[in-house]
Amino acid sequence: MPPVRRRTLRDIADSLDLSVNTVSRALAGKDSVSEYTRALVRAEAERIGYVPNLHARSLVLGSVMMLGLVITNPSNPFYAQLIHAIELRGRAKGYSLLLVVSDESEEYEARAVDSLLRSGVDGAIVVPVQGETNPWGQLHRMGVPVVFLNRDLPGVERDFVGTDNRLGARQATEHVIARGARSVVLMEEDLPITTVRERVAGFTEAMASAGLPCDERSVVRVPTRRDEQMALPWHPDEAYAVAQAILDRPDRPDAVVVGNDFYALGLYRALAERGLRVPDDVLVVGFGDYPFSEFVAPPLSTVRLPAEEVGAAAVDLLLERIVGSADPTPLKRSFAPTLVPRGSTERRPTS
Amino acid sequence: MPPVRRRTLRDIADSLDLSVNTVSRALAGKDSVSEYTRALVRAEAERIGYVPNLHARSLVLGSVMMLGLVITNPSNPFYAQLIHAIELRGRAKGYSLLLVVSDESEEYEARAVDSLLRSGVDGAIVVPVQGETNPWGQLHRMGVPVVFLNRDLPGVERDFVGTDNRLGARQATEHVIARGARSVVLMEEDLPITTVRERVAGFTEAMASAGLPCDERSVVRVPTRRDEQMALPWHPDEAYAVAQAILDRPDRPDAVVVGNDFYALGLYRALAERGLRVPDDVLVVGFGDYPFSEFVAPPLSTVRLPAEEVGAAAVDLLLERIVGSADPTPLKRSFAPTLVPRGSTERRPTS
DNA sequence: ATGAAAGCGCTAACAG
DNA sequence: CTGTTAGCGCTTTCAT
Repeated sequence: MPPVRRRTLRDIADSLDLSVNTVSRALAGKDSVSEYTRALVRAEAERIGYVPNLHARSLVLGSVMMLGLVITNPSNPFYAQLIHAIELRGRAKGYSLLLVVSDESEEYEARAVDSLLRSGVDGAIVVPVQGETNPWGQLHRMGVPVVFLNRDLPGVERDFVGTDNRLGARQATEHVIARGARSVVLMEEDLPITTVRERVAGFTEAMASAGLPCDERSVVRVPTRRDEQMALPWHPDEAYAVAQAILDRPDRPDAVVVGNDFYALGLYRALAERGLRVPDDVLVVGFGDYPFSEFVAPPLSTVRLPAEEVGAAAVDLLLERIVGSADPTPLKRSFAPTLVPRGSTERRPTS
Repeated sequence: MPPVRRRTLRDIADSLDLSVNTVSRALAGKDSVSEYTRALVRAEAERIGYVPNLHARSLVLGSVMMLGLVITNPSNPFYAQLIHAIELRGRAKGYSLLLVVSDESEEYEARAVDSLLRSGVDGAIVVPVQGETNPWGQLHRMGVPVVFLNRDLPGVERDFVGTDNRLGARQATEHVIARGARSVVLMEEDLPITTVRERVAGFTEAMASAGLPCDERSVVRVPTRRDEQMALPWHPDEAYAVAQAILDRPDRPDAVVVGNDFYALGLYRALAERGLRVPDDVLVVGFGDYPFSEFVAPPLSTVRLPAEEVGAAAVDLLLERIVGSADPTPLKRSFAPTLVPRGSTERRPTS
């Protein structure tokens, strides 16, 4: 059975003996079409299974009703949630989603720009790789609004929607300090990205406020493999190795804050191997509240990220830019995360 | 600074005093253009930052170089991996990805069809919701090839690429039996989908082959919340509740196979609360090999799914259909998963 | 080797 | 209210 040729306005017009134009207007819901004709057209369109051709429309209207979403890695649970939230909100507003994965690679990122440009998306939501280059200015210059997601590009005046990582890290750090920690270490990704920088700042602040020592040994970096097509953004393995080093220090910390929940898994293992107990010997706080975090043993206290809000806000802001009515001053929105205290920082009854 | 108007072939043609046509051919790499002219055109295109308009091209060519990907939930780690693999392979072949999230909802799924049709994707890779309706036949009828991903639609003659769930479940079950289990329970999703059915079949087979009893109490269903926009596909909470019931049976099983690794988390908790140890008292095998599975305590034995292969194969098959040269007989490809034995089924040295 | 003309499907502007 | 004309940017005949 040969595929049914795609129907066009022409088909409807012919069989109803109308002009293409009238059919177009009838379907578009414009007035200046008699209700009778409109009904006729609608019925016929329905009958033959007419589906409008977006490309033809976009050619004349200049809008495709399509947003670009550029993500570094969909296997990052937070990004998975963001994809979900953004697709949902975009669709609710009538927009489709063109997804591009940059894999933390600047090369792919540059191609992504090209890809978005060709397909003429109306706007783009982008988690920038934050390498040496910033290819996103080009998109913007071509009249395609760009909203940065989660990671901001410092010194770049552009719209941004993300999480207040600084606040999150501060909350986490203050939490363990309130639980009696005196020697706290922060385990962070070694990517040169704003999220990390902010968390380090938040950590440092909290330590300073509490009058606790905080030097270069207080922040340790877990090597992140960039430019490798890794299924997982950060591997607990790497965190495990780093955790071992920390725990074997003569001045072993009594609390560890980690930059993402995956790291906590590696840390847990290193702790278990040394017979160290959580939270009795070492308090642990994660970042991200990934789906598994509540169910590890002990349940991981962590900072929950407002994925729904961030995703929806990014879409909303982008759409405002697309409509173009609003003040063009770049907007920076950070949503507050929430500390979720669980067993890994729970004060046990001293029985 | 007003956005730069998008450049067209016309722009290049004008400034070089050529016809649009020649410019088109020069850029398209056709012969019948002098090398000199071609170089000139290329340089000018580069200079003014020309980017081809995909919509215009698609209008005449009928191809957009775009694939649709319809996923039920990106927060499912397996689907996240598939998105990654598919985007990668698609891009390598020059295709962009239009992502639609169906959220396990038949309504959204129906709209997805419409969305894909409008945007005129060249083909679609689809995880079907498998409800009462099958809207995908329509796409196919309109000449848009569809490849089902992960879940097959029984009785529907269409291309399919996925995992051999039956084999996976058999491997998992045989594994615990080989480790001495005599009373095995399978915890499964309660969705009426082929993946679940296959796993139940594999489980049943393995039990039968070993001469072990397998009745309706051997397979328990974990309620799945459909039609709710849940960040997580299956919540360990639900599994936890079900696990409690199983473990409190007078004839408590000595091994549990779960349909996905998230369930194992809930099961672990129920076990821990009862003072039951893994693997000593109960063996546990998961399904999916999610990123956390290696790092829970004890490390979870699980069935690793070949996401890269499945994703790539789905793209390849779809592209074959798009080119349309191949035999149109529906192809069903299932890739073998791999059992990854870990601590949760490890025979401890009897010291 | 290059140009002119036609048309992909649709919408906007202008007539009637 | 409806039809005609024109054009979005590109590619494919068909000429030259």
